[in-house]
Amino acid sequence: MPKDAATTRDRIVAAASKLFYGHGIRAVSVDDVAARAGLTKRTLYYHFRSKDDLIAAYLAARDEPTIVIVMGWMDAAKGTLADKIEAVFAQLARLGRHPKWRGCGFLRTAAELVTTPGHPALKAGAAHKKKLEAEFAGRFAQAGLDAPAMRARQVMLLFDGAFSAMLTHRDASYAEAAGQAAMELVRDERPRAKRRT
Amino acid sequence: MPKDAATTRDRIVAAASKLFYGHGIRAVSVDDVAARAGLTKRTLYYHFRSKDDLIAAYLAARDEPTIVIVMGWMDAAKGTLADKIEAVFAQLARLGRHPKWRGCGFLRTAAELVTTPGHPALKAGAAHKKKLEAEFAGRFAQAGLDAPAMRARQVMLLFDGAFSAMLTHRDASYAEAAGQAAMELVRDERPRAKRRT
DNA sequence: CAAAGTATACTGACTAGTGAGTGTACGCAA
DNA sequence: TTGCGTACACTCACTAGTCAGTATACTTTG
Repeated sequence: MPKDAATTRDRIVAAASKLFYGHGIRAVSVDDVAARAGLTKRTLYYHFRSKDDLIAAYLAARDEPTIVIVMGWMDAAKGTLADKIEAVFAQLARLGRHPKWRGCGFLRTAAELVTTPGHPALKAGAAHKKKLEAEFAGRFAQAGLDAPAMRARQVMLLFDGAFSAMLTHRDASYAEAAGQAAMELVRDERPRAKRRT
Repeated sequence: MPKDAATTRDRIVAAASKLFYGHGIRAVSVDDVAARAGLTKRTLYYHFRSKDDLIAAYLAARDEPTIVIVMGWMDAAKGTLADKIEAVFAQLARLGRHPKWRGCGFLRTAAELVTTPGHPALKAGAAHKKKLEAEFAGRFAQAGLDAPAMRARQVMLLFDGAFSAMLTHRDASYAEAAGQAAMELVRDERPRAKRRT
């Protein structure tokens, strides 16, 4: 493997990431990506078979880092499980206030590509969300929360709902409202809750 | 006003609705819409100034009917407030299982058009979600629920989260999970809840 | 009441530009 | 001297929007 191959490929993915996330998949042309990466389209096509491949690579590159960030928020927060969950949503709100924030790249890509069911980028997006849910579930179980899998799913629903609402209203306080709801669901002292992990 | 003007315009909007919802805004050309409406592109441009106008008309036409449907689900359901909310999410799940279901048109349009901040379609989408939230809040208040506005917002977050998760995973059971969470938030017997409507 | 004028609703053919993807040639390292 | 990585120049399909003109129906006027 030539030493610069990975570098060039990575430079292309980085350029694609910036542009796809910032402007949307369909709004960005392969020429745009190549130009931003500082090379010609032909070179890009040497490293990627098609635009679809590039889209998949864009999401694949986002998967792990995103999970590390979100779980980092949670693990860094002090206090009870509810406090930690509130912190996650508070951080999400902080992100949402950044001028360059454009929602969740996975969700937006899913919205753009609904009509191409088998698309690898869609699979990558679904896998990513499942992984995040599993990370929550693991931590909930460890904390001894009742029905950790169910709670993790509900928190994920609020998480994605917060993304959608922040994007729709351009108002980060929705993430905080979602955080309050998530805290209550995770508090584990509600009358209906049954024991058993 | 000539008697057929409204009919043709409506036919165009109906065609746009089918195509924009089914395939996405950018994936559908003005020619596609015209062809499906059974007229030429030039005629379409006689009725709409631009594609952006057409997109806005598509969402405007979806606003009221959608609200009527969702609130119809709620009002038709028997039982407590929690039962009614559960019914809403159950109906959403039912919708999500339909093969032609492609998520929430408002959310998907918002995702596609993030980069054009002033777009009328985005305003229409935000207004629609706010209206739906207000309808929930009104019913929650009438039922005597604590903090109805906050609960309505949380239910909306779960609603949008359900849309996103169903789209991502192509699994309608996420709506049911969201419904369970919404029920708990609306049950009004949790220890932390303070009185006052 | 008939002729002329005017607004409405529509069309086929076009422009100017952009899209993804390719054929081929050139430089350079092993 | 082979083959990897890169570039220029190209194809062909498609896209939003426009030009110039037509058919029909309603309104005005002599």
